[in-house]
Amino acid sequence: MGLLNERKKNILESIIKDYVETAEPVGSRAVVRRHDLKISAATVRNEMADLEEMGYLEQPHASAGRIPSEMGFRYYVDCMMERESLTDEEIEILQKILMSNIHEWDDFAVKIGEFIAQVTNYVSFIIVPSAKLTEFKYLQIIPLKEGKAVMLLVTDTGLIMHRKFEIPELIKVRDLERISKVFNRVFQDKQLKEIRRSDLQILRDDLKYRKKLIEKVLEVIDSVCEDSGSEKVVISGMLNILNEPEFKDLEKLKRVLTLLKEDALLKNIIPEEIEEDVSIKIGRENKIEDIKEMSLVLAEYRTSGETGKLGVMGPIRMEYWKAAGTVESVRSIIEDIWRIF
Amino acid sequence: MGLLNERKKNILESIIKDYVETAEPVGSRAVVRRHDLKISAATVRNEMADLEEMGYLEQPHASAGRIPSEMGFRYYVDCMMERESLTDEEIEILQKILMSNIHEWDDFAVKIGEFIAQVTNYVSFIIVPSAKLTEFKYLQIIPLKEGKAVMLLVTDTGLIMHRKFEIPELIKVRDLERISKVFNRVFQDKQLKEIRRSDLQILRDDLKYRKKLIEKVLEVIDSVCEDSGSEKVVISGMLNILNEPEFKDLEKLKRVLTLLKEDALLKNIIPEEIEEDVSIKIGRENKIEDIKEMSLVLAEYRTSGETGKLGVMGPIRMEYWKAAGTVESVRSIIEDIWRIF
DNA sequence: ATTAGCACTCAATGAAAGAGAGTGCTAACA
DNA sequence: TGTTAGCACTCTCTTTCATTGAGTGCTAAT
Repeated sequence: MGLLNERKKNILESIIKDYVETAEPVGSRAVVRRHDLKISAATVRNEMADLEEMGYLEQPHASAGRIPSEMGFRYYVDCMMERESLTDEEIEILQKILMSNIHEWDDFAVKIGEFIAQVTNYVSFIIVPSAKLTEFKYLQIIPLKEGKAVMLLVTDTGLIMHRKFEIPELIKVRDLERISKVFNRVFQDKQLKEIRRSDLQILRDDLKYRKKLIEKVLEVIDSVCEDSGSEKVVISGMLNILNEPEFKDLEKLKRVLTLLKEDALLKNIIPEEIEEDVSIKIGRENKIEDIKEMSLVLAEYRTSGETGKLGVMGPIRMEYWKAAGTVESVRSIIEDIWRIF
Repeated sequence: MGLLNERKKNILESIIKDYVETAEPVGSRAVVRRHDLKISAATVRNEMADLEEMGYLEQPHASAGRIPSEMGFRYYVDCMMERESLTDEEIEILQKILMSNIHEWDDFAVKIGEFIAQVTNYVSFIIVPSAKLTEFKYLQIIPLKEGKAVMLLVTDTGLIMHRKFEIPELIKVRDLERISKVFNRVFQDKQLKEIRRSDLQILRDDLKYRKKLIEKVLEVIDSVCEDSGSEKVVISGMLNILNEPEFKDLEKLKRVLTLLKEDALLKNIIPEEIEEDVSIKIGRENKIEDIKEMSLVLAEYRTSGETGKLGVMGPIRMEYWKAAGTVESVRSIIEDIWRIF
């Protein structure tokens, strides 16, 4: 891995830091000045020519400075980079956010996403896993007026699903209560996804006389489970990419923003598998055509059985050190919160 | 009102239509060609000079065509415009959307907002009113594991609020049931906002032995009401403004998008009062500095007691006829849906 | 191996010229 | 008196061309 000698590494790093900051090609003079090495610009030029031949740098045109290639960034990320964690101030900001009035897990995701977007200045996203595997805890059917009722379904983790539906026949409150009771007795502490498979005979026997209503209730359970069964994607800081000079081109901007707006499309761009603790995808390493000019920094978090993802998206010219450090820190924070929650 | 003679009106309309379509100043030749009147370009030029003097047109520079002034648009909107309702295809699209699996009122708002954005190509927003005034219907406290419980609160309209909270002491399931029962008996069919004011004596007498728990429950009711008590704003089609040539300027774009991103800011731009059935605010008629280059088309909808708003935001060079027609149609559709819902 | 020096390259900048669209005015016409 | 054709004039937009300057690659000296 460490194919490059110390000097080449220094030069590569210097160019990367400069380029990330300014978005301009970096010349040999700039390298010596910034890094004040005791070597001359001419020497740097020679090394830069080498680095270009090796593929780590490239030249927009003959008389410009160099910019790091994707391969150059890759080398830096793999062999040289140190992650830069959250600063104390940032942690303090986060603390405040977490202390505020948040009651739903989803709201946490939103807040944390905003936090990531704020500290990195990139687009953040958090995938909240589906809640398929929790246990059935409680069911209640509550009559409203005008032949309508609402069905509540509570799982042991405190997830609450509900749905309004029409009561198919004239039914007394006592009946609804009775049905609720039976459901509760039969399904108490069962896995939710087992419910439909499990033997419905008991119900049939017990409630034969209200067959239609039971069908309806099962249908509603079905639909409610389906809804909560899909993972959610939370995006924040989409407008941050407006600040990146590479998006002065309106067409490019539109392409990327459109991609981010469509949940369906968005899920595609996030790779299924995350190899390392923090996985970095640079430019064309991404499979989707429209983000071949962007980079992703992602991690996976685990919450009692389910796994979700979080990460940021920015230009290839990205502060990978900050992004990776932030994503890593927040990952563990999410896992902590989940434990308490 | 009808200050302008027929010919001037025709010319004004022609210029508006052309300018809205092309975003370019309109010349005298273009007017005759498009509108094929039997008058010559020179005549039109004279009329245009008049219209400019009257303030209905303006000239970006001496040798360019004319563009309608805000006053010109205002005149057109007030005295000449006919609203253009949804087409049959559009209504069909909407039908499909409304038939799909939607269970929550909020989801409807989102879908309808997307629809408006789609047919107008502007930014749409819908303000969903708070649900303060509904009646308490049902309360249930459901124990989960580890000293936690979830409180459910159902209103007669089927609105369901819930909150997880920690049970302050070791409490048996029976106790929770008992407390729920008492709450239900006492508050059945009361206005939600009366609950805290109403005489809590009954509770105290009945449940003296669980004072701490009751305090907690009241606190949760409080917090849950507060949450649902604020109106929500749903925005769609934000990216549509990327297509408007007036936003080729990145800075302007950023200002407006930022405004739209911040819910808090967004509420400010929507005027409190809506004078007519469909109210149109053109450019500087808007109070907020940042949208002085935009126009709003708004309406109010009524749903059993509460009123919400909906509308679109576009450039001053806007298809007011389409926007107004759409907003008007959708307003009545919303009111219909609400009735069924 | 490193460095100074220098010719060369190429994008970016800005001035100048030309094209094109549209106006305003004048004079003729109905 | 209202309308129209004609024409000079204005102003932007585009193209062209020269200039500038940053930065390189190469060569020769250290």
